[in-house]
Amino acid sequence: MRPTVIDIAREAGVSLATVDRVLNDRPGVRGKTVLAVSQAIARLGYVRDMAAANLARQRNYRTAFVLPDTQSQFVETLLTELDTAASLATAARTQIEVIRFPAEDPHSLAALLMTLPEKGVAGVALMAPETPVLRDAIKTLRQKGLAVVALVSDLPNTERDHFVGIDNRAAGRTCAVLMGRFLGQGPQKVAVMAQSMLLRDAVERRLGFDELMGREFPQIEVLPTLENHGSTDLLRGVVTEMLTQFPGVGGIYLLGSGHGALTRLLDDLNLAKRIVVIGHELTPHARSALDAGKMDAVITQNVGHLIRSALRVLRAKIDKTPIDAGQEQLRIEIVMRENLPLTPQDPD
Amino acid sequence: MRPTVIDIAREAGVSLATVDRVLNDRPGVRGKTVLAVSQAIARLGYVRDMAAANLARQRNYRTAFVLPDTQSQFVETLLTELDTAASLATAARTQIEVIRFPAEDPHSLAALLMTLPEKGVAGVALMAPETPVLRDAIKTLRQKGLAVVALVSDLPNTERDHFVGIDNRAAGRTCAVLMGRFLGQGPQKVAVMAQSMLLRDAVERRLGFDELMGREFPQIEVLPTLENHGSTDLLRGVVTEMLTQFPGVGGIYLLGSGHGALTRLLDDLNLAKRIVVIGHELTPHARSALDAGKMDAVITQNVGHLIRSALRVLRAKIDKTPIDAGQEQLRIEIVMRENLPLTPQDPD
DNA sequence: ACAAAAATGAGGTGCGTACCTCAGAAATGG
DNA sequence: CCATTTCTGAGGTACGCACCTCATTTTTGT
Repeated sequence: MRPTVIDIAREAGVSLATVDRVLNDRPGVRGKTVLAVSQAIARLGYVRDMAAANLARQRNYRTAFVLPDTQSQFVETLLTELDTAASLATAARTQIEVIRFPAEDPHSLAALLMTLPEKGVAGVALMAPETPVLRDAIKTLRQKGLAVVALVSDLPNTERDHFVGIDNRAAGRTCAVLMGRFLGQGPQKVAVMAQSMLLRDAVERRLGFDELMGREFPQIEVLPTLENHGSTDLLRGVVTEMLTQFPGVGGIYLLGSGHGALTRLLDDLNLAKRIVVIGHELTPHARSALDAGKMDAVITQNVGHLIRSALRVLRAKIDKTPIDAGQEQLRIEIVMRENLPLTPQDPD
Repeated sequence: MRPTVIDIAREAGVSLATVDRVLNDRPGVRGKTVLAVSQAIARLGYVRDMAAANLARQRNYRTAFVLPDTQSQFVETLLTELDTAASLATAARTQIEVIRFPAEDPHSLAALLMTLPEKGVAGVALMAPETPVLRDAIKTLRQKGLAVVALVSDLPNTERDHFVGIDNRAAGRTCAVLMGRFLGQGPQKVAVMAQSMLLRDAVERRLGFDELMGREFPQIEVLPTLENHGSTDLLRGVVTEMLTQFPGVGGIYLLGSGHGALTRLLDDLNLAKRIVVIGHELTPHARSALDAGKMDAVITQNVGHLIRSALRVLRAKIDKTPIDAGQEQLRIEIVMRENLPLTPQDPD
């Protein structure tokens, strides 16, 4: 049998109330007594039963996931996963609220965040670019006792508790190796495309990509980043222009979204098979492009794990419980057609 | 507030006892009444609080992880992860017992399994080759109400509840694409090495590898499998022989363990950089080989996730609760030097 | 219509913990 | 050494659910 608080009390020679005071750092216990209890805990190897504790605490973890209102397949995937997570989380007395904010408006984001404490939210997962107002908002939230984790894109200069996401610089390096090895020995040109270089994750990926390309594949020339600002027309324009200027381009590296539009264009130009295309995030478009051989590899993070990790971290921070670093480490996943994960279907 | 059993009773116009009977399928309730309760549950969106339920049930999930007593780094990794999982599992009232069995003796394995029910074990995770005695043993365990999951290597023709591991055939295909693309256009030879072809996972990997090689890279010739039976000397012998017979060999595919011995040999022969080496399982040896550029890629499964998944599945089966297929789907991970996961260290 | 059987209700106890109150004991300061 | 402050103990209630018993009602079959 696992020891309970009662065993601790007996072992330490104190009453239940005192054990309780020590366990929950309530005031009014002498240092000497605290020590006695701690030793009893250590001796018996007592581990607090969090299930029972939370039951008694009547705690319902109210969390908010704050995302930009961008129309991208990646955000859509996040939403889907959040949805399924929400229904499962109910059984673990966790509520998930999804909130969108105008992507270009840091002030309204900050204002929105400030309404969360009074709504009883205990933890926030946030995917947003770092701005001064946001920094202040996060500071205030933390002071009010909320747990704050950065999602997907880190907010390193803020007081966020944790970052849940992959190391984007390493992800960029990974793309570079694949690109380099897929292209072979000869001199080659590689184009890079992004939605916008304002997002930290895109910048970091590009840095990692360039770093490794320069070091390991000096014969490959990396062209400047083409930005498409989320517009299909703009994308077709800049890519077409690039292809006329550098008709021999051997590879395209896609920093952010745009898989669908790009592969469609390359298909129209009959270039899909010749050009090596590597991108990020396993969206439905990316899946079908991989499957059809129009993309060669996708570097991604498991969005389901991402969400679950964020939830676990939030709960841990709210509980002031240590987190299992190994479990929370998200892998940089390489997906090709051959290891494309099946759309999960219940095997039962 | 979340609805509780009391709300259901009120809504359905029955007593608490009846709700309880329905929820836990206890006998003695008319179909009509069951329906009324079910409808009330649906109407209020009731979700049973599993934490409270398990608390009341006094359930301590006693599980056993049964592994061969092989001295391999992969099994070592499993043991390490089991160890950390065990300490965390305590807080979730789950006990993990690790049991080793003589790798070559299916009868003693079966005998060992038969002792589990009387020890109060409720769920078993099993990594073992499929044999007739094992099939019978699993059948008996299931009849006695134990949950049984196959770990790493599936036991498809047994009555196991679930398989926790990757699709090894797809993993073999993935290795083949990488090998093919890394080797480039020209005609090449690839050697394949395994500890033994008696293990199902090795066989399936080889099948997947050959399948894709034949289809996509017909110019590459795949040599017959070299078996080393876990002996470093034997390995050095067969590899040296193979290299004298086919000095131009461009790649080596390692189906199972032996990373350390193989890379050391290639290093001695000054071939490590020229020959593309791809293998399975991210063991410490494989890590350092990747890091030193002596291996080019490793296809692996996240052992931590593997264990946690097995635990979740076991708990779900014991609880007779549905499992979240998405969460339990293990990815086939491709690891190169650039996305080598850091040894996890606590970021706090 | 009546006995037997089946279904339901009422109520209790316990799981391990949190949190509260109040009385009494121990330590402290002057 | 006494008054005051600080600790400690004893006990209760609650959380949401499982599981048990026994009395009572309703439904069967005949």
